[in-house]
Amino acid sequence: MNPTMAGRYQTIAEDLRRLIAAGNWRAGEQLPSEAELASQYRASRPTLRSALDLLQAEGLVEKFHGRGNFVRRPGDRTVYDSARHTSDRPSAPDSTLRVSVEVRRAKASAGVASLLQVQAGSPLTEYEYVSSADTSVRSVTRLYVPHKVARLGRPEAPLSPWGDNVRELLTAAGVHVASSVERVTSRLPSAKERELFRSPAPVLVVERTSRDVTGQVVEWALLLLPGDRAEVLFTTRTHVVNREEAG
Amino acid sequence: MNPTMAGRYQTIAEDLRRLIAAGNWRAGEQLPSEAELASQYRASRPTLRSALDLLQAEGLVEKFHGRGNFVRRPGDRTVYDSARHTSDRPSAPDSTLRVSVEVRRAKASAGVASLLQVQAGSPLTEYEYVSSADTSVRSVTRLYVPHKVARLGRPEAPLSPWGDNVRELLTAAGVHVASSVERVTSRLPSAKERELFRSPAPVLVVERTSRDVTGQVVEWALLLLPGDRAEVLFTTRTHVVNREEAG
DNA sequence: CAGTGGTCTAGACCACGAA
DNA sequence: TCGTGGTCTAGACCACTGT
Repeated sequence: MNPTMAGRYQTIAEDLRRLIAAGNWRAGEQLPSEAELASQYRASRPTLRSALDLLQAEGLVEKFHGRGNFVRRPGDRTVYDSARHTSDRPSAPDSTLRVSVEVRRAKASAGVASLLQVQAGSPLTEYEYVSSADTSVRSVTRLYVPHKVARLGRPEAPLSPWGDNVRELLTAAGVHVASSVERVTSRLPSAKERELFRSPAPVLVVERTSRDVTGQVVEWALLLLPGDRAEVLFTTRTHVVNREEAG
Repeated sequence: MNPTMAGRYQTIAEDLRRLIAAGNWRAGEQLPSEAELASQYRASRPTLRSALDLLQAEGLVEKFHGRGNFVRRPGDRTVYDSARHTSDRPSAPDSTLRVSVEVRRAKASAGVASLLQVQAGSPLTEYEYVSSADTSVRSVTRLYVPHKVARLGRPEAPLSPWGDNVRELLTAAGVHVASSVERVTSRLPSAKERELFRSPAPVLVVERTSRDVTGQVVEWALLLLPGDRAEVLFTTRTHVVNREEAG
């Protein structure tokens, strides 16, 4: 009845959490091997591994096949601040992130076509931004602009991880974004994403659809962020229009 | 090297996914017991359980201790639409959700106090909204309003799961929200939350801080949503101020 | 009570990484 | 090559559910 009633592996996880917090191992340092820890706790290796699974999911421990388990560096969070896209000052680039971009000409697949509200097979430009810090990827942004809207080129450095550069290119091409809808969801990472982010933590997914004043979709972007290393910020300013309602 | 190279449990998971998609079991129907399935796949029970863990995390299967594994009903997503809070029309209540609220007078703990920018121990009103659909909880909203800002009472039905009613009470008390910052993160559920949401899927966390024109925090809210059953929407209208820049 | 999932064991073999 | 984590087995006992 009480969900805090712990199994063996949860007890071990708690103890390891305590030891890590107490500084028994420093950030980046290697833990004893699983066999060693299992023996210390007089538990079987599968049981001990269940405990480590919890710590790994919490972002406390990072596992490397063939090398060992390591205490993770706390590491700052990557922040996706939606307000920056709507303000006129370009986002101050986060200099701790290394950002790369790939540009491809492609034809709209059925899925992307329906999101962009163009016909399947229509030509478009696809951008893929990847940002990294330390040894792990911190964000992946896939961004699509139909040729019907504009034929854009390659963005210039410095690159924002979120595709701000494409916004600038759009503006330069005379295309103005009037509204954006951002949809945020969360799910467990696929095998590829687990490897990319080096973590089994949940993935934050942001889907951004931007339209011009006519309602035409001018950009669709998919952002993938590692949930234990990222956060998403939205700022809403309530429309206060000088009401005469002081009580 | 190829992350799609599958272990035994992943292969089994794929097969079960296929069988479920093909309709071998209907929504809500019970799967064969784990022992039975393990025997069918000539795998050990731990291996088979690893496969079921994947399906459960994906929201395809729901487990009940002592009863069995069941195919989950697809079920609609709960949508938290931030725009509704800033527009003047109150949100159309989602009639499929049952919403309850608890109201407590309390004193600010250290954590809440710093978020509300009041002194620890200050009096405040705490609201806890819980919304449910089917047999599972769909959202938990904890909301705090310092007495320094207003002493509010109990909201009236119909209740919104997101605390819109408290906004209305604030407005009625002459307190106007000028801006809100919403911070979205994701993490694995605690044991309590796993039980509440009946799912090990990630939890979407929304922290909302609302201020009046003077910058004073008038409301702080914490929203917890089951990641496999919820999504968060933000709409941004870009400030277009009649520029003279037509090319 | 019988049947179910939840946990644990003690060992085995494989895949990967570094020397 | 050797030490590491990744996976798997066959069986055991416990906790929960419904009869």
